Amino acid sequence: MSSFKGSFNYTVDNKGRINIPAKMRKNLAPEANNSFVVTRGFENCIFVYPNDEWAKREAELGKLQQTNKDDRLFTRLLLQYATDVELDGQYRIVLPKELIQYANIENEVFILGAFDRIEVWNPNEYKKYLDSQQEDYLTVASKIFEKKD
Amino acid sequence: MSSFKGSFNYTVDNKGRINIPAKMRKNLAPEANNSFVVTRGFENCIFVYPNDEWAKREAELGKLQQTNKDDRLFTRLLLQYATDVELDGQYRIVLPKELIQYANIENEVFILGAFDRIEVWNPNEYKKYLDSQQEDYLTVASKIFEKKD
DNA sequence: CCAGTTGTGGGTTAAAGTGGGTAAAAAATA
DNA sequence: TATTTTTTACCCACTTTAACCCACAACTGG
Repeated sequence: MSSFKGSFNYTVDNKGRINIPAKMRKNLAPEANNSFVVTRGFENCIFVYPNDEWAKREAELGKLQQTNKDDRLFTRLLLQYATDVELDGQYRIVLPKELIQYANIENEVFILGAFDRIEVWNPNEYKKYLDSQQEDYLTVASKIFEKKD
Repeated sequence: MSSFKGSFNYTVDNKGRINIPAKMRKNLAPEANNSFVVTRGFENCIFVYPNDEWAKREAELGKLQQTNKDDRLFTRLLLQYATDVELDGQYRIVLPKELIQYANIENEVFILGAFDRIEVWNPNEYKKYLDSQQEDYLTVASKIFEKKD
């Protein structure tokens, strides 16, 4: 199973390519096969799922009933922004233009390892996001790790 | 098994042809044999099933009770507009005129990968469809991306 | 200090997307 | 049935885009 951590400031070239940090490549499951699915994330960032992790999400879709109106909507919304990408010879992926636009990305990106996915942010958007949250790391951490019996 | 994702804005030429996006062609099962069945979709769009997936739909129809009134109607509606089409040398298919009319398609189409099928929409009709729904991407995505243990 | 890796840039070429012509096939008409 | 008209299949051609390759400086680890 792939699992990512850490954060990196990288560049996007004029072809929309970003390098996948070496430290993250080392955490790629072999089943991912150097392939990813990129899609819209929450809060103006791009989600990058290695293939093995995306397959789990897609399995959920397979359970849906396509004769059901809501299930069709579900399928459409989720898949509309999803795109297959592969590492090139230099371990880069190409970010689709619509997603670059959605995430408001220009020349630089903030790449964040978020457990089963990689997130790609405009560095400023990430700062703004943090600022917009009232709580700081300690407060959040104590909530999450609070003992429940 | 064929499986489609992503969305694309393409053109329809005056012969009613549309290109099947390269990214979707790559997800075509070899059993599909570059052949499709196009038919009326739900919500003013055209459904394009690769042959292997259409076979499954037909199998489902076979299970219906043809002595049941609703089942007969459903069978007829689905089959009435169903047409075999094949990729030409430039990887295009011809959309039947009745379906183009049904989906209200003119010069441009919005092509959507929807798991087991490809959907062809008038771009504006798709926008209208999304607007008419209560749920948005974030709501749906949070359900699918949710951890299940 | 050196060798291999990492991050970045860019050029070339094949593929992708689009448009249209022509001849065979099908349909319509006489 | 013969002839005309329409439709459809199959080429060919052009423009743009993206895949693939090569290159190189900076960095890292032994």
